[in-house]
Amino acid sequence: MTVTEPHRARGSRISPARPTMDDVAAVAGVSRGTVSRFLNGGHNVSRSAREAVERAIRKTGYVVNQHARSLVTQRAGSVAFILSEPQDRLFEDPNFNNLLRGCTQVLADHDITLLLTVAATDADRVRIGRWVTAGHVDGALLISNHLGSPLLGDLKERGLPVVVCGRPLGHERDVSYAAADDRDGARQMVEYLRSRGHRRIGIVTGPLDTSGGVDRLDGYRDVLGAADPALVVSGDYTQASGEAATAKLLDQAPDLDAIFVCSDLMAAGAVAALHRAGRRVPQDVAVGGFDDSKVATTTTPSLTTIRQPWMRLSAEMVRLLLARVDGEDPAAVLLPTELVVRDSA
Amino acid sequence: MTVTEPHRARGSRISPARPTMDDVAAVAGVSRGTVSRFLNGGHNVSRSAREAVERAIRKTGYVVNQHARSLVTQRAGSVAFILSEPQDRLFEDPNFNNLLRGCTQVLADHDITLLLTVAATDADRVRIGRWVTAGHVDGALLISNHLGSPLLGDLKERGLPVVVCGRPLGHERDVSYAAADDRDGARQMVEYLRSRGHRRIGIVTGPLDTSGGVDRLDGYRDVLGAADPALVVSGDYTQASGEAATAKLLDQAPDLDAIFVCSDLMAAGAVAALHRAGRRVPQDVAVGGFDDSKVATTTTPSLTTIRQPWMRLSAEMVRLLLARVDGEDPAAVLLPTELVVRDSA
DNA sequence: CTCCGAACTGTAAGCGCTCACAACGTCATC
DNA sequence: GATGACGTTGTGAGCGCTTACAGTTCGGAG
Repeated sequence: MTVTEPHRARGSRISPARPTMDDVAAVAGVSRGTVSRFLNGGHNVSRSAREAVERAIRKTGYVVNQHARSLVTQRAGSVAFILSEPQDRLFEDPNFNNLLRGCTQVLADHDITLLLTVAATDADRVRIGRWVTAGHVDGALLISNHLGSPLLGDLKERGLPVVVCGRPLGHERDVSYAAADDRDGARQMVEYLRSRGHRRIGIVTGPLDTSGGVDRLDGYRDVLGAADPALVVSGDYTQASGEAATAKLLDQAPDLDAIFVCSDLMAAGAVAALHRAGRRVPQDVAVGGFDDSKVATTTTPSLTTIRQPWMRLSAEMVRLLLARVDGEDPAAVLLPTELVVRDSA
Repeated sequence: MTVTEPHRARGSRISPARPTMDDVAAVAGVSRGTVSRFLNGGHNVSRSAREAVERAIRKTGYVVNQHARSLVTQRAGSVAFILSEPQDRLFEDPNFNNLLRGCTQVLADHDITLLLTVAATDADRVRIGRWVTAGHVDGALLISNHLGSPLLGDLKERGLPVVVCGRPLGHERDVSYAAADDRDGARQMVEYLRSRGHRRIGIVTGPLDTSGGVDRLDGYRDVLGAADPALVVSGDYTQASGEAATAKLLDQAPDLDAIFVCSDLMAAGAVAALHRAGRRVPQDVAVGGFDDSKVATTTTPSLTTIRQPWMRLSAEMVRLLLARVDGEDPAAVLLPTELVVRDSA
């Protein structure tokens, strides 16, 4: 066990007292108030003052102290993006990526920074709950909320503006949320499978403690009624679980001719499992996915799936959150989903 | 395009003025100072006062205002974990995951929150630079620093404590960093391949603007000298790039009998490319990976690779960062790597 | 009974900023 | 020349907290 220390430079101690607004004001030859006005839009600041302040800021290397500002404005200028998932799922599931990208972008337009925190364990959730309510952020985007997770209740109770992605089971009435119309998407897919002549249609659901899990199953049942229970198996959105669930399905109902798999990642696993079992896709068994993520196009055959409007979902979440921050009442938005036909069904 | 609004509850406007320390003090019948002392360790607080304050806090639902606290302590209680990568890589590469998990955990022991920010674009980098230096965090962990990226220089210049993961090319002397001994790891792998009788050993390097990229190539050259340039191809750590690079390698040097692929993910791509080209692994071409990530065990055949000490790396990064925050000089740590023999070589 | 130190508690001075307010020209208007 | 309006500026009062510092109390030693 060698730990070497290549260097230990002679060193510049940290920041020799960082400049404040008073320093800038002194250098510019104006008052603190003028500097502040300049920083906050520059209204009612004369041209000469403005230029002097600009020079002074450059000269001193001044950066606003956000704590001092937040203390008086009562605004943090950032929101939390809370991923309440075991960490490996975060890194496997491309949907988080889409959402993250979208929200970052939309928030940036408002000059608000997004802070991603991963709440993988219960201890994490407690720490994050405390951190978030200590005023660090103006609000929180809760991604992937599971039934029974105490985080949502905690945050809501403390009065923190929250927007949930997906229907927040048990909190539909008092928490803002944006969701894709999972139920309708599922209906579209199952109806499409039926229209192609399939009659024994299995389903690999998502986790049934999330709205995506239950709503897609409901959509399936809307079309098929309370189908043969042997045709229903649950997964957790990972590829491995899709593979395992499909194997189980084949075992319970060897005569099935189509499977609606509630995420593309699981569908990729399903295709692998079917392949292994010697069933051709789509000739022997058709496969329908959900999400229209990248994997839908890279899988062989490419996946017929349901497109989720990630970008609009992100935009709506941010809009709803900022509305809540401004004191508006909770509201909900449901966005349409769309069937995308490819080769697997 | 239907956007429906399922509900718009009558509602509770935001927090009716959240309680301050004075409120707690009043309820508890003590002074603000006592409440503060209680909150900060509870030294010199009598048992009765402590209990009264505890009750008052529970009753009022008081949560400390972090901005006010930070304003006086000059500490934010959080550090940034800056991923300076296009976002898709973030979600593909399991190494980030390991590092994130490790750092979160170690920081949690110090009751410090980790804030993940993704700096995918140059605009992001500017915004994050500003945000980070505005006092939001006490320091930053810079992951995956590329040569020529201005972020590191920016942060350093502003006096923000920074620790880089991997050798910060061009800043080795004045910035703290923790790195695995990439060069030695590469040497171990190439020597192992030679010891197994391989003589035409190709290499798929990482990006050559990162220390991991150049150091592993240097290690390869330490053993083999300035080898045939046809045996050297670069990738970007993604699976797809490993596949492409290997195809190119096979084209340039069809007689090679081993490939050192500088990440497991790329190695998985290499195995696929070899398979497609009709070469057996390891009988026709041996493959060595790097990282010992999960994919090393799931690939068929499982990958002989170099283990990186992620947990220790995380711990050292955090230690170095906290040291810098405390005003210590920059320092560097180099951690040993280890050969893990499996089936691919 | 006095005195001293230890344990505890209250007080007040900020941390760096924003924002209402008052004060100041300066100009056009009466 | 007095008046008011307006653009510009400085001033000061906090935002909610920490932390010296200065009491205060109380027990035990002298």
